[in-house]
Amino acid sequence: MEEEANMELRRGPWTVEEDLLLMNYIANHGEGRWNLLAEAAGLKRTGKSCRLRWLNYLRPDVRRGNITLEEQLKILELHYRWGNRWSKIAQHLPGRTDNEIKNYWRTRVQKQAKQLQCDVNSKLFKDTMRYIWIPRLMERIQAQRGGGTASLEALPQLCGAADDGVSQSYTQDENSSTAASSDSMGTSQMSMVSDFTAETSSTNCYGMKVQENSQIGHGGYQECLGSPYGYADHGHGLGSNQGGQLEGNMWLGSSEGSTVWSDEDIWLLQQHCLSYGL
DNA sequence: AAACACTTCAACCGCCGCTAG
DNA sequence: GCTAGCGGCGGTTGAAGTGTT
Repeated sequence: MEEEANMELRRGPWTVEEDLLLMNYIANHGEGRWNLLAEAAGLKRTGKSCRLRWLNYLRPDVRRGNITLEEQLKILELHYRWGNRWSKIAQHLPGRTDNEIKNYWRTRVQKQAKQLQCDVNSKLFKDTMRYIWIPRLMERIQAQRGGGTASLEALPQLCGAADDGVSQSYTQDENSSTAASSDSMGTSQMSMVSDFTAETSSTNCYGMKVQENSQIGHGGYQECLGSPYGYADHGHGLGSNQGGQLEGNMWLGSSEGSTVWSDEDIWLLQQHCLSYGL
């Protein structure tokens, strides 16, 4: 009997009709009670599937498009503090879903760790993020804004927060009643980041109002995803590396041939790797 | 133009914690 | 106190899209 019911359940990609059914139902009755909702809306989907579709895709305030530099910075910082607690991290990135952040981390950040041949949770990688990636991101953000000094001035604080404050702020956060209220260390220190992100409103694929990134200084963020410099390195960067350690590393070079890492940067990273015996 | 490799991300799965009965 | 049902979460998968040879 149960099997029979499962046989009827649809799986896989959602159709436009299903999306409309779900949106209309939620517009009229609200969310929650997902199993009942699925049935009442006439959807041959599990409640879980409906919830996921709504939260990750159809929700009006879901923000689509590329992760901005500011968001990347925030993700790095929050992941440093909380680890793979995607939903918690997502709470600090309005309009972004845990799924999206998780995907970003897996496809972009973990890839970098792999190329450095270190574990994404290792000290090496965390230090690399902290001392190299995050500062570079901040420089890029500053550059995008066309100068200004606020972010760079705040850098030591940010790095400090990613270190000494970790356990303390985490504990405070855990004990607070809501995630949003946690941020004696969190959003207060990160506010300089979130302040940069302007938002405009638009409509989603079905004409519902949604939020949309308004890239500061725009400039086609597509090309800079996943890298503090935003260049896809096709074998340039640090040059050939038999070990494959840094070859093709998106952080390290430009597809246009101009290496954005200074010799000093490269030396620092190499020394860092050497100190870990890599 | 075609085949292959790689990347992205929507969706599913399984586990866990909470809660109502 | 026990249990079933549900929602939420993190991990994983695979189809589709994109890039490269």
